Amino acid sequence: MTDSVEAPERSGRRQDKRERLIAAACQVMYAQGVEKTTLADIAAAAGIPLGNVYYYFKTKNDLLQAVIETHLDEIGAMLAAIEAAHATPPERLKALFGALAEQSALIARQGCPHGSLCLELGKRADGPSLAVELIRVPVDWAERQFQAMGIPDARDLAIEVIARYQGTALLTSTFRDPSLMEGESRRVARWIDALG
Amino acid sequence: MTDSVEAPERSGRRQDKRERLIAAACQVMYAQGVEKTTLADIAAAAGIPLGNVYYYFKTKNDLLQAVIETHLDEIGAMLAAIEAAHATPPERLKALFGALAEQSALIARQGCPHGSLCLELGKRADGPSLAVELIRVPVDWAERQFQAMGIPDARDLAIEVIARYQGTALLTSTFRDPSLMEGESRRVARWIDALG
DNA sequence: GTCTATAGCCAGATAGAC
DNA sequence: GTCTATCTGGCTATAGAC
Repeated sequence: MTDSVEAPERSGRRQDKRERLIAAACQVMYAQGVEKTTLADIAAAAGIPLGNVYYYFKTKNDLLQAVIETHLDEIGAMLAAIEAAHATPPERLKALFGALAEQSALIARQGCPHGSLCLELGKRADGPSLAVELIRVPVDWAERQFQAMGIPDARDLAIEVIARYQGTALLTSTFRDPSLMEGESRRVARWIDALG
Repeated sequence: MTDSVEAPERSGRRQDKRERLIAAACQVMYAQGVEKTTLADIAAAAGIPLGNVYYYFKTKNDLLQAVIETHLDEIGAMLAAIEAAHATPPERLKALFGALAEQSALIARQGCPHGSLCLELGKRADGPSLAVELIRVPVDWAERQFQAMGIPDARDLAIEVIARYQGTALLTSTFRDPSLMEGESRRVARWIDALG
């Protein structure tokens, strides 16, 4: 929108197809798992012929990298929105868990998208991947909040709060029961209140 | 050993090959993930020719079911051993987490085998699978321990203790850091002591 | 830039000799 | 019961017309 005035439609369209491919890849890989998802699945979901995928991404792995980066961008945006909407660290921490718990219906069906990716990519020979950041970024953010509260073992608490989210997400999807996520959100809120 | 005296070697060998196949499938599927593991991988790990696999299991999915049942048997054996070794519910709960934390090195490399299976199989179209039991059995067991302690919301605490294990396992494998698992074990032990 | 057709490979599963 | 050879299909990736 703030780009060059020249050919906004053509460049816009080109970006559009690329974005559609990434969005479709996010959805389908999340729903089916990375290994089980074929490029034909993604192309079909994006409404793009299979062969054309390779104009935008040289390999399936390149597309996967773009998917991870998109997730990272979304996490960054969510944390920024929470900081803008809530002034104090305890409120921010509760807001983080609340925002995640709001997706309880989705989590019950498909699990946490970031946890799924980390577990699946952790089993690859590729070695450590960008996916680690999907967990590290929220942990670091939570650590800064606990530090701001003057809590000494802020890192441990940050690990614990994200682990409780990831573990509850796994049980929520295993049992297909969204209420687990919501119950844990209230429980974590009380825990944080008790710390302050 | 307590079977018929007739042909103990032949029947023993037959069972042996089947057991070797299942054991190899457990290891390889845990290390690589179910989808990425081929029957050729498993056959090679068991030292058995590919075509012979189909004498023991009609399909890859049949072999997967046997793998899940093996994990369930191991869980049952572990819980029984804990009950035999520890008399009181708090000790038993701490022993459960301790036993899981003892595998921190393995978890750091490959995650929790049961959580991995549930997350991967939860994404299948097959519908709810036996894998759910891998989580339900320990949750039910923990619930009975909390009930025996006279705690009113025993189910919630059981969910929480297993979720904390699963979440910590996911972070432990993501960060490749066994100390996370060990730290959480101590933390959970203090939490349980505070409940009694 | 876009799309069709297909190469090349590897998976699950089977046939049938031994 | 055991194993080799192979069928069939689906996947990633490419070639090349438009």
